[in-house]
Amino acid sequence: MSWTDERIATLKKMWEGGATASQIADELGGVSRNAVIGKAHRLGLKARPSPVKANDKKAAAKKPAVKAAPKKPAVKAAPKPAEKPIAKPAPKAEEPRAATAASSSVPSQPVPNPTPDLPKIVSVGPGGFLRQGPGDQQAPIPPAPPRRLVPAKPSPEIADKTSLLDLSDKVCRWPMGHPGEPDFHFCGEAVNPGFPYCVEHCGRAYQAQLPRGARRPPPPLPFGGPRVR
DNA sequence: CCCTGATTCGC
DNA sequence: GCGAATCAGG
Repeated sequence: MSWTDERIATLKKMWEGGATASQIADELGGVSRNAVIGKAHRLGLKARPSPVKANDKKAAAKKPAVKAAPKKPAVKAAPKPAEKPIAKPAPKAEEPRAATAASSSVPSQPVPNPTPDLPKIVSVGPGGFLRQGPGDQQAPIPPAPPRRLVPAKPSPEIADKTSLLDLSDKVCRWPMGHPGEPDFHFCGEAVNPGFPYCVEHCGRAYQAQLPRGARRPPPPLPFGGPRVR
């Protein structure tokens, strides 16, 4: 899989939007998390809260980072000394990551987010939809500035809609609305077997070639067209 | 263990 | 330029 302009655009958008490398890799398909990170660096858009880099200690004379690579025939020398045993307390990990929310509470606006500086969660669709048509440079899709930060948990409005995280091989990936909008989601219907869309949207995505002169107006392809995996 | 991003380095 | 292997922190 090569890095096309579209894929790079998707990478940038998601990376800058705070999506993790894994999410991006999964979304793009055909690439690994490492590939995404590597590409991001080559694009010059690194810098994001990294667990490792958060460290600010200045270890003056640090030993050369040697790796005792057991699998690589590297020419490295100076084996790494033995590790020191460390006691690890019971880890407490608990963070809902999937977008499942069936909350029974009324769809009222919960408490306003007191910390609006949370990482925004971006909605980037299949194929990377920065393009509206083959020719025209993305005329920035409608003014969707008045958008609120999407909370970490799905908001009530989209609780029952197919979000980016709900995409699978079995649901229709046809985008509904525009990315960035609070209610942006995906069709979510059962797919037409063998296609990324449901029957209805397959009809929109794939149209028979009509004889010359009898062409219909441009078919409304989704952003960038169907993904090819 | 899992996750994360950063870095290295052979290709 | 690419990305697997590796490192290293949470």
